[in-house]
Amino acid sequence: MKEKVIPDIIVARLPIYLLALQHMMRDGRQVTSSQELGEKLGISSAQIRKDLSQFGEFGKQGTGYNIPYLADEIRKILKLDRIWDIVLVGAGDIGRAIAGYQGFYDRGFQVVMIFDNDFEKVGTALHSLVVQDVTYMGDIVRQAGIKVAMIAVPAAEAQHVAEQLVEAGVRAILNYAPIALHLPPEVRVENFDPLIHLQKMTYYL
Amino acid sequence: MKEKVIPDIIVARLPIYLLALQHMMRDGRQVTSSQELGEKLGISSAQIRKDLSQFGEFGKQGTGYNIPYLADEIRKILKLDRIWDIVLVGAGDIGRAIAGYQGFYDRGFQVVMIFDNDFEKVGTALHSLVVQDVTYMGDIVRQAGIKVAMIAVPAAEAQHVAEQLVEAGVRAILNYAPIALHLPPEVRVENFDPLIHLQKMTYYL
DNA sequence: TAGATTGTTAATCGATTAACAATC
DNA sequence: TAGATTGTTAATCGATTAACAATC
Repeated sequence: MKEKVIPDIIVARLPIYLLALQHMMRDGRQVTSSQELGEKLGISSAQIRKDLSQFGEFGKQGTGYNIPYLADEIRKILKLDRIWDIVLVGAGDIGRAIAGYQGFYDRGFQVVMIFDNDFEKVGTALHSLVVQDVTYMGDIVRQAGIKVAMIAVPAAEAQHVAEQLVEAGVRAILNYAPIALHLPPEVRVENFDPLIHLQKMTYYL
Repeated sequence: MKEKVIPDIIVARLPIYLLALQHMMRDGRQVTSSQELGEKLGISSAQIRKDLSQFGEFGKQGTGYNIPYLADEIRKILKLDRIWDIVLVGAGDIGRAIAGYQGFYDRGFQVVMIFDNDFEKVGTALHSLVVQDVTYMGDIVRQAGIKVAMIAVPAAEAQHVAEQLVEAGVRAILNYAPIALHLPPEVRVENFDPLIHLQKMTYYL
């Protein structure tokens, strides 16, 4: 039995749909349509229906989609029907902001450990977590079975840190360092660099 | 005379090329090829050549591309041959991290003012800038002629803040709030939400 | 000259949209 | 029933890749 391969670009839109559905839920809404969702997101209704149809039939003709139900289904598809533990590497400005960010848990994640290589920072508290020595990161991460990491270290150190994480069993990395990581293809990497986004907007100014 | 319209997706790759070229420059490299660049970035050499050819002829057969020259040309294309002033709205954890980030200037930007609506924060210093009252934001931003903004306020306030910025002349917004903004089409918006990226990786775990 | 690599064309591949039968 | 909206097919549109003549 062959699992149908879903294009990356479709998977990448699901979190956006989910976020919009969650906003609607907070507004007390019960049902929506592909058209309404599309207007909110600047995506055609046909595309939304086609994307969702890759994973099943979640709507009802004439009515649309039940919002809490569709949100639940998308969470299941994305494996967000659980809380993923995250290891954060880097306790500088960015690391501190990440550690203090309150929005993870509601959307399926929690930062459970922080590492740094700076002796000044190791042992200090960062928003309820104690910064640990990166020397011992590999064993601790493997032991904890953590699969998701965020890297917030200087560009020069990011590749090395990423390799250690992969070696320790991490399979998804959100990389804040402005550098392209080279990792085995089974490891997912997303680059998260504000400058890249700013730089692509100035073209149009 | 009609300007050729360049697809968004090509413009979006230029900052990535530029970043790789800057890394090569720091390593003292003088020339590269579309193939080498492609390997570093996980992009086909044909695509890199085709992308660049939209804007001119920057390479030399048999040799490749002169790195500092190509970097300069890409900077010109993206209008990064100057420093863009940025207004930052929101002085919470994220705003503080942004204000403290050292990497803007080298890549064409600088945060020149910060606003918040919290009386406790207004008047306090944040990495060499004083937090100003958001009440007066419109006039100050318009006066300064600022075209680029970063929004790091709670989701519920982001739309309102964005509208004020647009009204004040801002034409490019990097939005850290997890919500889709609705703005006139001439305003560029990039959403910058770590959860969206994390959520699209868990599908593959 | 021989080898390397560009810029570009044509072919392929994949994603988006339009349209509509099915049906709630 | 009449109106609305889904899921899906076929058509369109756009992006990527392969290949190669030009040329450094």
